[in-house]
Amino acid sequence: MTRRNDPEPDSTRQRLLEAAGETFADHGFAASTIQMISQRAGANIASVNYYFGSKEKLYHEVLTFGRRVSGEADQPLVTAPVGENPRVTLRRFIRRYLDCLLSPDRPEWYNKLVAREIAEPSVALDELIEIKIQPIRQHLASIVTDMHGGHVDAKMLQQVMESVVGQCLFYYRCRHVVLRLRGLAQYDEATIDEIAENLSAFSIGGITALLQLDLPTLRAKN
Amino acid sequence: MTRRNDPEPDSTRQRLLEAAGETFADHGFAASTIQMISQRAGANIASVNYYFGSKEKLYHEVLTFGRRVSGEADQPLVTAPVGENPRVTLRRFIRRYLDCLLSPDRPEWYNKLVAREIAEPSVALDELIEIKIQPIRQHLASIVTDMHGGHVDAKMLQQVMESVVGQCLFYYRCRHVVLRLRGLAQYDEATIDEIAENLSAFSIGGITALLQLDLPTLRAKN
DNA sequence: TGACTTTTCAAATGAACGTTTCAATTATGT
DNA sequence: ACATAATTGAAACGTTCATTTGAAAAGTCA
Repeated sequence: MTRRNDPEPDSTRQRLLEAAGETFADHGFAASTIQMISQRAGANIASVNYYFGSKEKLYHEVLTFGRRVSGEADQPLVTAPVGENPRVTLRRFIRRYLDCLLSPDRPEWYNKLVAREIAEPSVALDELIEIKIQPIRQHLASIVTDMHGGHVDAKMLQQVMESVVGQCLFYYRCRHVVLRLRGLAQYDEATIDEIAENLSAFSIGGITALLQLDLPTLRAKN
Repeated sequence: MTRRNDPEPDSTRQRLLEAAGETFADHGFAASTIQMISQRAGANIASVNYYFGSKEKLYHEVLTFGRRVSGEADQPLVTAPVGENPRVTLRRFIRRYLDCLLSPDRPEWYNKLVAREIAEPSVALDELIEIKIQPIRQHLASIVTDMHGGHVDAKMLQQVMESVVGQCLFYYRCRHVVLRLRGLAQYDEATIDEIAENLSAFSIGGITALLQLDLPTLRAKN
């Protein structure tokens, strides 16, 4: 209780949270052992249960910890200068999101953990959606609405979110295949740039096509 | 050895392969227990090791078995009438691929297993790429080449494959989030239809945009 | 039917892991 | 310095799981 409000930067508890975040992000909950985590944190194997009570409770704390830490870091992901060209905003969002997921040097374990949870939810999914997906959906929605210059059907917005996020996540979740096919050992800045560029072009084209589809089709139906 | 060349349809060995395929597809290798598999197959817990030697060897046999069985089933996925409008071909490919991945009634465990392997490879990745990814890549490549009416840069083709497959896989891998956001308990035919429709429109728009980007940009650089 | 092989079954084995325990050590407050 | 609380450490415990074992049952062939 004392430590909770007094987060000394290098306490065992803190090191465990960091180590657990990275380990869970890399291997998932089940495949991560307490031994791996405590070893990575330079702590005793019993420390996890001493500080958190159980592996599962540690996982929960890691999620809230990551959310808190990444909460501020996420702001640039979903913010844009007012009046900016929505295509540029989309491009930047994609670039930043890919960066979070693919950059090998930055220890972005929280986004990776969320990507894992989205694929195979193990804890409160609704909360995670609220925290991580909805902001992205809102952001993309405003971009699309901007591009269209008016109200856009909600299903269209949902589709755009799914397509854009789906593409981005693919490069993370399926990175081994992508890297193999591209003949790379790991992502480098140039490759991420190139992917972001192409993915943006593809998505802008896709959104444009959807918006064109939107009006005549729906009007005709009603 | 005798049984290998003589695949009696309802032998214990065969039931184990089926049950293991479904179980591995549903829960992944590590989370699937031999107990679950043998129970599902209506066999004794020792039968896996009797017939296959180990859980890992069973997994390998399941992959080859699934490849063989699905090999024929995959033909329609990557074939099209000659001279067909490439947009129609793309649309059908997407519809069929989504069907394999999302349809709740059809027991399409092999595609799901491959989707799992692509995300988190546990065995020979190259072979899997050769078997499942390359055909799709070839198919999409010929569609794009058709749409463009001539040779298309290889990186462009790679990008298209990644975007299209990425989107499709998203609806499978992240189905819990998608279903939650769409307020559904599980995918139904109408929803799969709608997704396929939108995803096709989005992808055709994306491909068109990429192709427009292709020529001027690359010409300018060289 | 009777020897022989193949298959099934329940129980045993051993390894990996989360968790508990308790003594040793370190920090804290007086 | 002392007492008390917090933390660390190593070993032990209980569970889950893959795998092994050996005996029972079923099948095969003369």
